[in-house]
Amino acid sequence: MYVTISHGNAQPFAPSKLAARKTPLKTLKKGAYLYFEGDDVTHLFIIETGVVRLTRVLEDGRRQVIAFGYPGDIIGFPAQDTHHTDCDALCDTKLCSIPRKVLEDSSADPDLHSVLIQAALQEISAMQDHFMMLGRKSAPEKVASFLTVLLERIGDTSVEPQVLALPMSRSDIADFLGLTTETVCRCLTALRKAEIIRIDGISKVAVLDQSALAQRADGQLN
Amino acid sequence: MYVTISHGNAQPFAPSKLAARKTPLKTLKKGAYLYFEGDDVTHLFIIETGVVRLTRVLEDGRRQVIAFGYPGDIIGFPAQDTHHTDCDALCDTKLCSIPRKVLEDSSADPDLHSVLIQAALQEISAMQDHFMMLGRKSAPEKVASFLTVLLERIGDTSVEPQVLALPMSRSDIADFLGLTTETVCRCLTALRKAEIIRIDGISKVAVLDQSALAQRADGQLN
DNA sequence: AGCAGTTTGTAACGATTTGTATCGAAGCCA
DNA sequence: TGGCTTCGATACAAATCGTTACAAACTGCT
Repeated sequence: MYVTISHGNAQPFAPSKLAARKTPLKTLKKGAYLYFEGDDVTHLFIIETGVVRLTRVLEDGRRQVIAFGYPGDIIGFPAQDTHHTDCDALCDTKLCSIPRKVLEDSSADPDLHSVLIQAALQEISAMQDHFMMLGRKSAPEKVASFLTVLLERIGDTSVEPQVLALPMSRSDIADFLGLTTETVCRCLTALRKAEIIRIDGISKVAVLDQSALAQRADGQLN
Repeated sequence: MYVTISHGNAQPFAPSKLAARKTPLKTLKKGAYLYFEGDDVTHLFIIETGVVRLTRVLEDGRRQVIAFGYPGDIIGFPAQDTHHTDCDALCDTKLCSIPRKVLEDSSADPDLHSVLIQAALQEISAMQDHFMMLGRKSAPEKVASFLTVLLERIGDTSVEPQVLALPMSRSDIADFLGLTTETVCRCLTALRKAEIIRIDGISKVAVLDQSALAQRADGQLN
């Protein structure tokens, strides 16, 4: 749900649990839109595989990436009857559809209903974290935080060093963090020169020193 | 609910509706804390009168005001078992307590349950708006947005010019918008010199030109 | 493989925002 | 009332971040 990547809400919605409900599976090609701002909300979606991007745009073109949706995340929570963000896929993505009424009427499917509620609450909490990031952290801290959060969320702890795939562009990261692409680049370069990360091609980052990264995320250094 | 002032969720929870349920009423003196970060979440609260402040603090002291809670707002939504913000009163405040289980178990009080869900969803939507503000708006735009939103939320349309009470300090506003107190002062002064607002003492602002204010909030003017 | 278009990286410059210092006004307590 | 403390306003210096410009790398296409 307009999930900031900060705290995915993956745990409670194991794919198996949903599969057991035979929820219809939907496929989204890279670059395809799931919905636009203003579209009616008929379904919520659970990401099964892939990554989506939730964005909002100002009249003058300024853009804010609200969240990246990773597997397990629930997106499309309605406040009124229409979506308030655009949603498109950063890579090929599969998702389950859940009729909206499950969220608002608990009688149909109480278990799924409470799972959705819990996801919405998680979402609120994650967004609060993101407030602190947007409002009070410096550019280097934001970039370090971003990588840290991504690592917690999708890092593969079985390999060393941990390698992160970055399916989003630099400008997506910039619009997520409230920076420009150049600043994102500079901060990544600084982390590379400090030998905290290694940049493996354009969409892959290896985290060499996880604790140093975490320190910079909280401003304990520099 | 950690309500950004952007879109209060007042409408659905008319005080009368709650009064009819004989929810216990709680009183909070100015400056008193309702809860702290880390406290167990046992209840949600609906603001009846007054204004509260939800804050979060970094180890090094940097502070982010997550939201101001105005009458009709619901605060205290739990993500895990503990609160993730501090909450204190900016002026004497009255609020209704709602046991937490009403949110998570729909069987006890289905109507109130769905009201809470709706509030949580509104909250998510309001926070998304705030993302755009924190991430992409300039300091003058932020201050103009703040006043505009406050005007929509609590403005008294029956009088002209509209007078806003500001129960929060300049540094509260700064920490809400991701600015410093100095910048907030400077932006307010600029609005005053442009004769868009009049500053009536320290905690009262008269909005002289609402449409000019709205324009500056969206960056259509300086 | 080669070309064109897009995205990313780097650097220099400049604007906005912040920090520091100072002063004044308002609230508080004896 | 007087002195103390807190908060807000203003000015100037400093730093961060954004803008511009251009080169390099990558992608998709033929």
